[in-house]
Amino acid sequence: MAFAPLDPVLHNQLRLAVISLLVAVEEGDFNFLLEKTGATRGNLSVQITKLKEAGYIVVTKSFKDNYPNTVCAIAPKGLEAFEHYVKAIKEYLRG
Amino acid sequence: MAFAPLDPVLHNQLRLAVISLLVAVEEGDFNFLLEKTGATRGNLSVQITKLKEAGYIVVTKSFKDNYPNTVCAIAPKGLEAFEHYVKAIKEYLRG
DNA sequence: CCCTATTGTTTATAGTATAAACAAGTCTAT
DNA sequence: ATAGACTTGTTTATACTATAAACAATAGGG
Repeated sequence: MAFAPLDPVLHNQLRLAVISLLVAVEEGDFNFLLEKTGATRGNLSVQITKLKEAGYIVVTKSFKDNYPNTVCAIAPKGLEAFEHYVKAIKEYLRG
Repeated sequence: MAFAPLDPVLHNQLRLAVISLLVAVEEGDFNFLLEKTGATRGNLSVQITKLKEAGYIVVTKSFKDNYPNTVCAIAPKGLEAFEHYVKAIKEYLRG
């Protein structure tokens, strides 16, 4: 096969955007990700859960100014997966 | 929004692989794509149809050595879409 | 002829993506 | 203190998608 398989967890627009952001900033809360990605809250919530279940991010729930606050941080496994994904998809982009 | 939307036609592993190949070689037949992508025939058939319906490739059916032969070629719209996809996803890959 | 191989298509099903509906609590004004 | 609007996120309903198994149609070999 001429193409490496693409990690199905990362081969999704919103999840890839979230990981991309977290790789850059180390950690960001729900509203940060919401604004940067332009997603709906529902979709973002689902995809954060999937990334957490995959062990790609660490999610910490607390309160900030009395409101719930969900902070996401990249996990080592997530960084590794991202780097692998970047390598893999670049094979597809040469054309 | 910090991320450009990704063309849903191309944001699929097999379709992206097919377009990537066709951009490189101009045209290739069903078995060529089958071998290079490692896909099943059923899946390849479906995705070729979708790429054709999107106007991204041109499909020419004929016979070769008495067997049916399906040749796929990149269409201008497909090349354009591919180039746009490459630009768009690169935003996601910086991290 | 019958059996296997070739080349593809159709279809059944499981999985995925997404937004709408919901939930739980907070603030503000009266 | 209560109504009503806002904040933050979750659950769920549904439409969409991806994939392989089943199917079809013809060709070649013994």
